[in-house]
Amino acid sequence: MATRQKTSRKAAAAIRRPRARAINGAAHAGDDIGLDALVGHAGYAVRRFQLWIFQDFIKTLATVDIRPTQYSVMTVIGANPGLSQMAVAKRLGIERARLVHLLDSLEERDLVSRIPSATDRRSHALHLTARGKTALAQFKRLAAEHERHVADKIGKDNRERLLQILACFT
Amino acid sequence: MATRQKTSRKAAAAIRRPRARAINGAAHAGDDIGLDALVGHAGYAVRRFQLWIFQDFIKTLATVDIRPTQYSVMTVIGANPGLSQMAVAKRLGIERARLVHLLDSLEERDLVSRIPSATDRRSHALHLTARGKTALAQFKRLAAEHERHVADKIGKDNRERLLQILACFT
DNA sequence: TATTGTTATACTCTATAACTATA
DNA sequence: TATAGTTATAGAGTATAACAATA
Repeated sequence: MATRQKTSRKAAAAIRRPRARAINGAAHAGDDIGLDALVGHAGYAVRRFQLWIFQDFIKTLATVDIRPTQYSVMTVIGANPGLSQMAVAKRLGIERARLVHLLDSLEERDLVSRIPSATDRRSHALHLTARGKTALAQFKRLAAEHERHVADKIGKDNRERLLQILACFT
Repeated sequence: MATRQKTSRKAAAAIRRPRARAINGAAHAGDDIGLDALVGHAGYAVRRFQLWIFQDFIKTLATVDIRPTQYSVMTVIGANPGLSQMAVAKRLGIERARLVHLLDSLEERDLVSRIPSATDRRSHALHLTARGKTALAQFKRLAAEHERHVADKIGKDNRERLLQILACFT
């Protein structure tokens, strides 16, 4: 029902005007809803694309329970062992406060380990565990499978073009 | 400091091994951090791009205090007056539960109004208020300015290509 | 029974601020 | 004083489930 408890000024006004049908506009069957100015906005298209791509990534890696951000953190640590949390956070554009929780969960799963830095006692050197290295290899195979889904969806050549266009943001 | 209250199994193990420096790996000055497999992932590039584009949108429309989702909702209602909440939610890929709060805030600002549908007493017909129509015109001008920032960032032609490639997601 | 709008909950993510132990 | 890691909080956003009124 359309009942609203904290009835706003506008809704109240509308209730007092039940013969509003005349200005209600067309009924819109379902497919004829135009996007108007949104069609020309890169941000709108990118948002819709990212929703699709993240959902496919999560689904494709559901068996190993790894999400895009966790994958990116493990990949960067794997390729650059010994990085500090600040370095990883800056490189990936993640808040350092958020990285704390991400690493907590990866460490609980014995995929990543924080090793006290011998040169700076404030910081941790991040490493994949032995188990983490093996797991990451599997994650990469699944991520490559996801990437093939992307190519199937937008076309192989378009995927290449997209990567080139957006290379300046990596 | 690297103190952790709920010291995990791994962290505890690391503390017992303070001579870990030998396996700490290179020090990584700051720019030489490789992304490894992430370079080939469309999802990673898209995520970084969307962060940039949303931040620019929010900044460019900060004076009018309108965020991307609010803009998309107003634009669709403006182009299709009388739509139900379900229709807007479906068209934009927003959860209908979330749209409730989005409309609450837009209605409180007298930009949108919920009018009881005369044909289906469960649903609301959504309309821009007079104030909303005027405001949306201004929002569109600012959004176009934001879109020029995008073109400046990735190139005019690349922006066109991007819109073509992602047209299937709108 | 199914749908619309609503409320509520939980979890992810972004953005801050503040605290501590170090540098 | 500045920095690294941590904790906490607030708000956006996603994903659900449940409920009342209505179809």
